[in-house]
Amino acid sequence: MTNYRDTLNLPETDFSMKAGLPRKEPDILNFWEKINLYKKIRQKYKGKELFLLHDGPPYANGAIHLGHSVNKVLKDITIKSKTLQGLDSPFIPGWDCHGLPIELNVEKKHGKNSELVKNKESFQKACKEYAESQINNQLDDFKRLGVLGDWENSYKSLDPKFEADIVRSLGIIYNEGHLEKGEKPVHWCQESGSSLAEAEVEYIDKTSKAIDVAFKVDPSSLKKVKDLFNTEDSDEISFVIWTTTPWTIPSNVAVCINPKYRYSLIKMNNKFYVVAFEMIDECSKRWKQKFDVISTIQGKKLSDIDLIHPFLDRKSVLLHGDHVTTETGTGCVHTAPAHGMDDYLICKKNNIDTIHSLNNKAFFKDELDFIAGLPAMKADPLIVEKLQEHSALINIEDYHHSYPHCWRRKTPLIFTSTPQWFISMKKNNLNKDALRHIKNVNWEPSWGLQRIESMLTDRPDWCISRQRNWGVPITLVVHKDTGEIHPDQKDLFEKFAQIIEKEGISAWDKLNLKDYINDHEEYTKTSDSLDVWFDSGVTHYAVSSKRFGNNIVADLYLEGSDQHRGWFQSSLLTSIAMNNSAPYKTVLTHGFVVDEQGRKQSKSLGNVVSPQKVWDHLGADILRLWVASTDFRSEMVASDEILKQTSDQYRRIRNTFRFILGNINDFSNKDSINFEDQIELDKWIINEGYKLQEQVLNLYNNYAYHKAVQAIHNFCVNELGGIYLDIVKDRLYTSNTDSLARRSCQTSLEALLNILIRLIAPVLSYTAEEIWQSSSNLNNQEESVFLSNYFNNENKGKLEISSEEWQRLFEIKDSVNQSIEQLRNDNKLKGSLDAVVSIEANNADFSILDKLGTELHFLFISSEANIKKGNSLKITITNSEHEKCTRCWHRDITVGKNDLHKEICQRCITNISEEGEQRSFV
RNA sequence: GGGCCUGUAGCUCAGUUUUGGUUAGAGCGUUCGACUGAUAAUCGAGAGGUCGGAAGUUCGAGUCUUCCCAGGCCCA
Repeated sequence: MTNYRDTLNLPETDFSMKAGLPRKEPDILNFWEKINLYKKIRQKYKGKELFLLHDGPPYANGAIHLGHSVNKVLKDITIKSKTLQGLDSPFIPGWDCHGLPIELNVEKKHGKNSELVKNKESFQKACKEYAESQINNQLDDFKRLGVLGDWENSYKSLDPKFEADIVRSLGIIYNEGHLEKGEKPVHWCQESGSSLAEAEVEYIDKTSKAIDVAFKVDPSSLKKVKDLFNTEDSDEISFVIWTTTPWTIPSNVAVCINPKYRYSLIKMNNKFYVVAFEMIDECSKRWKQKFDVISTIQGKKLSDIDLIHPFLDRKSVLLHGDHVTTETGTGCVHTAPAHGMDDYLICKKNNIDTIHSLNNKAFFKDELDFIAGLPAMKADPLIVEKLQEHSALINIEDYHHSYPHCWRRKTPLIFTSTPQWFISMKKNNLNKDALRHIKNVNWEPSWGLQRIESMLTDRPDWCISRQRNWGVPITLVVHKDTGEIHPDQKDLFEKFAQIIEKEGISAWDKLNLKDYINDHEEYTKTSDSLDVWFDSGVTHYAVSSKRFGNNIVADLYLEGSDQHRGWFQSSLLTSIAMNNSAPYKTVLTHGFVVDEQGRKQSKSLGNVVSPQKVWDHLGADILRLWVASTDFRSEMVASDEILKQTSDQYRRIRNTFRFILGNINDFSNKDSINFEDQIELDKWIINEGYKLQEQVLNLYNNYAYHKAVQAIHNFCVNELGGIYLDIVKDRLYTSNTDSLARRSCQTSLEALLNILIRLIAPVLSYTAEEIWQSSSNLNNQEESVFLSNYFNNENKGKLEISSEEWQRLFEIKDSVNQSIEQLRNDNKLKGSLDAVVSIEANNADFSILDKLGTELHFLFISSEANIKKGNSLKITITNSEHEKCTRCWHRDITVGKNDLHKEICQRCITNISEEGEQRSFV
């Protein structure tokens, strides 16, 4: 008895079923670094069409989280799919390195009052070292994700060259006439003595003292008010305001009413007050008082009226403002231009000067003796006392509201006016230009336009001043008395940039103006540093333009949807201010990572998925596959269960490759069969493969990565697993090793391998490289899969059986399967190879089925199949009466007929001892 | 509180705009079965959805309108 198993061509490969990604990936990463893959790609694509994805810099602080991973992986998939399509797609990763969070960490590390922290130069040096250490940590993690980029030449906003370019950018913006000195109320953190950017403000619930305060009508206006309200018996009338910030009362200069509302004169405890008619009930409730309404008039009639400050010898003007609402309060709004944006704007409009009760560190000035030297909020109780003394306090109560806090210290902020430098939205039409330019940008998803539009429309001037130490200095030289900018400022920017480029930002503090200007004694250097959003905002200049040519417009910016307010806007505004063009052609945004309940990931909820853990336990490719298979345009759900599901999806793809590799290990170019000579089914699958490629590349180019992954996976499952690979096993295993039947199939398998590996490479980068290196059919082409390109379909030869006909055949195969299943359920049949399939078919179906001739049963993986004409499709399954061939497992009449080979069928005998069977279709 | 967005099988996603139209699809998982020559794999079959909720427009709504609920981003 011969062991016929040895005569089969069974699959064999070193490519393991078990992935072992956490162990293998670091080696593959080393390989990429060893061969200097990024550089080789750059050399290969030099001069090709450029696709520039400009990296938005993460902040150089803390370990990377899942959100970072999502962002960088999406960028990497984009870059790699473009590269494989033959475009020159460089990727220069970057970091945002200045700013308060780093300062705070360094303060914490060395002690707030340490010599190191107190000395600006040593502090800056420590901040730089800290930021660099953070970058190194993040860099290793980004690389571990499999992100390919120019890590050796990444950009960092702390590089002196970069810092100098920031100064140059500010110079250009100054030259273009967008810079403006101003004084506006800003969020101010009293503890750090610094103003905060919007992005650094966090809203937290707080309990404040809400007070109702009476502002008496000035005697000069009393008669007018009495006449308007048509009353005689009131010798004193007060307007009542409501505020949650008692400490701002000393800075009050006005009270605003809305001219559209009606206002009522009310009598309470024999005193007369004015509040909005609509607020009467609410006031009565809040004050727990009953009162009479004397009369009600339209707000617009109340004009040219002066009030008196409750305890200071100062007038407070009654103003009209549309910003006054009747949501809370009294309909009369306390107005202190030093401490509110609306207040500031309305006073500016009415030419009312700002009163500063606070000094430049936000402590009360000496002139208010009862609160002198107190930090703003500490004065609240004393002011309340003062109001009581002057009988101006009507009510006080606790008020719970969401209130701005410092994002780092979690302490309540105040809103206070300080001298600041601004990039003006109006002065040189920056806002208008921006609104015009965004219409020519492609926003993905399309609602991005609407979003940035609404943000730009109502945005105030951009305050770029920070009173900080770790940041790029605003290198302005101003007159000591007048505050005017030095006439040579335009040239000075470049001179200062040069010294900063050489010595870093501390050069600004050290340099002596006498080396730069003759009239140095009259001038001084400003001490503010730049908002860090400015740093990252000008990367289009400091990175893209410097490396890829002046005024280059990036093809793509790809960040989280929060950046509509942040980097998309800071980049846009600076780019328009400097170049009069948007810095990007397309802006693509992704959502945030949430848990299975759709809630944001947070430490307190305990639902945080750590990317480090994922690549340590499952592999970076699983993380990448999760990113790719999730629709990133809305929230992205991550959890252990979902990652497990992703692993299953991965295994299917991996095993498909394993099967292909195992079946082509004895196949090389010389064995390849010309398309026209191939078996029909093999032609079909090659065409399907190229259809898939076309579809997937389209999806890649539309940033629909989840659809691309789904298409690839479905192809592995349906076309390959369910149809082609299952059918073709018979031919691969049992036919003659070097027969056309087998080589034709291997030709198709190799083509599929070449197609599929390139399609998955942007997503499953590590696995693709592992496959590439483990197959001589692949690695003899290029050193790495990422140095290869997508193939074009050149196999458009003649087909005996069209794609549509195959589709019909597979439908019939499905019906056959169902029929076989019925017999199986009745225990009448075990496997499909025990079956004889008899089909009655209409003319159309018959003619298709008939094309396959004697090979029809291979389609059904049955031992026999016969057809006859009928009216409709009718399938009958019967048991084969023949013996089972121990070699090919088909039941056939010829088994046992040959004396030399009693256990096998004639087909197998032909295949092992003669030239082999002939196949044409299946 | 405001602007923008999301909500379809247990899970990941199609389908929703231009065009409202027969029993709402796929893959994973699950159940049952087969194979033991892709074997911690593979093949076959089945179950699983009042399309977040309510009301409305319409002969007809996952798809259009309004309101509500849950969640996300940004802002106040």
